[in-house]
Amino acid sequence: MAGSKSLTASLEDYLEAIFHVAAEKGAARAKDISKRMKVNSSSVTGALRALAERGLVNYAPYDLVTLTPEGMGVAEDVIRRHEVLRDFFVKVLAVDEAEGEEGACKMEHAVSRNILERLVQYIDFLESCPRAGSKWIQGFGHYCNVGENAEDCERCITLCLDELKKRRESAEGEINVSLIDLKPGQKAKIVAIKSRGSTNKRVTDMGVEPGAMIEVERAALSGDPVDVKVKGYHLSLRKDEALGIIVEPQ
Amino acid sequence: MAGSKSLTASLEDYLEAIFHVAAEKGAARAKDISKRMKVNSSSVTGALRALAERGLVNYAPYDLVTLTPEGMGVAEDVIRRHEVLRDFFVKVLAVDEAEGEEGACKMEHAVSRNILERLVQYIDFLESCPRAGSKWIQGFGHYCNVGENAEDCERCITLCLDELKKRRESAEGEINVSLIDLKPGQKAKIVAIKSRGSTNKRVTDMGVEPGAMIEVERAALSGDPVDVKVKGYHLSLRKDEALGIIVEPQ
DNA sequence: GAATATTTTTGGGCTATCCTAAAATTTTAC
DNA sequence: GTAAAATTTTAGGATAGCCCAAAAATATTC
Repeated sequence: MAGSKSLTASLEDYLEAIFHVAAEKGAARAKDISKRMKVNSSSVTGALRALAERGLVNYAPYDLVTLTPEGMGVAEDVIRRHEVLRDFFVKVLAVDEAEGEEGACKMEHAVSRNILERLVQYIDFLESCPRAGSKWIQGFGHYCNVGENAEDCERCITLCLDELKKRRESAEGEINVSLIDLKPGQKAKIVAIKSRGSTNKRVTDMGVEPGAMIEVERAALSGDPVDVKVKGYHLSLRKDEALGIIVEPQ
Repeated sequence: MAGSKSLTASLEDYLEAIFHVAAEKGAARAKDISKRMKVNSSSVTGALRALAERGLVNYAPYDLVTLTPEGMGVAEDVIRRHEVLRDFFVKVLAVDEAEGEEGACKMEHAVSRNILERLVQYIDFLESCPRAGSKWIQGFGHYCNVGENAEDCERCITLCLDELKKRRESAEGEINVSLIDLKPGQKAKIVAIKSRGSTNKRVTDMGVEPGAMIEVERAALSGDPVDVKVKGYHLSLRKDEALGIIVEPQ
């Protein structure tokens, strides 16, 4: 079988590099890959052969490299692991960008499915639980540098309570909106999905379901497509799909 | 140089195994190591030679294996990485023991110094910040399984505020005590270290300093020695050292 | 103390990764 | 349209890690 052998860490790195090079330059040449990965180009040839054997890349000598649909799937999976780890390091552990990136590179090959899913859930929980929230996360950054809690604990918790009340009040006023009304960078909690049949299935298959956090990354002026991130996955939604997703902005 | 070459992941595993086998059985034979690691004993021979070359184990053919002081240091470092990761997975991410153990095994070789320190700080912060605390952490476990926050958010925060008040009141009553008064399993925040000169230095060198969280693991009836965990390190303190460490029980 | 059992080492093989250097091919420049 | 430059591939060598089978060393048993 073509795809039966499991991937080594280095082959995953190659796949990731091919994805990124192809995304940037349109097509991947061996030289770009070797430059990006800082290896000799003969190593790239060897890796490409191994990936082609597994059915993950289209490769012919002296030709450009592309990912097969299977290879694209695996690459996306590796990249998701990378991004989830990096987000966790940077957003939660308050590690700086470069360090987070580097750490994610090394750990993406070692993290298990279950732990990754838990990390995603943890980040979502942190962002949606009023007792934590972004203010509290920032507090950890301060704690790291100074070794003491940022401000008076009582005041901190009181503020937290106030914010909850505010949130409650606006919730009573039914401010649930469609995903299409969010601006890039905004986060929200999915409340319901109002769409029929196949669209509904397509959307929920990708992890978009009530309770999950969703973040808008980019949106065309026309509102089609909308790029979002849910559970660490990047998705591109059509306007009609986005319209049916009812959210509660955070 | 003996110790100049860096260690591969598998050599770290061998070092870890040697440490544990030696701790359990008093001495490490090649067979015990191969059994524990589920590898062929000829692989063990090869690994032992590599470790001896780096000055990390005392090894002579057909003889028992012991760690050199250097090797002991490296083994303890690897084990700390393992334990910090496992604690994080189990305590914070609410992953079950087995999964946490397995995940730590794989990731201990990939985690960087800085990220590890941040994880330690994060766990400490979680345990010492009133806005988080153990109740809140349990809340995440519930969120994972049910997808919804455990209880009414307002009530949760109010309880949190109450607990803080209680903590404040008892703090006014000056309940700071010596480390020696804690029972095994208890956690506390270090408030001050009252000891002179060399003892003070020995203790602070090991990471025991005001602001850090400390946990008592075991204590002899006589109170000497006291085994504690600080910043992911296991330490054994003499009675006079423990006496001088003033803590605030959590 | 000799025969047997166990443990450890040696020797040979396999895979994966990387490198350098040389050959093959494609691209570019005139 | 061909020669030079750049790129890619092949070939050969190195290291690391793992395995197995068989030999060597050590322990155990009678």
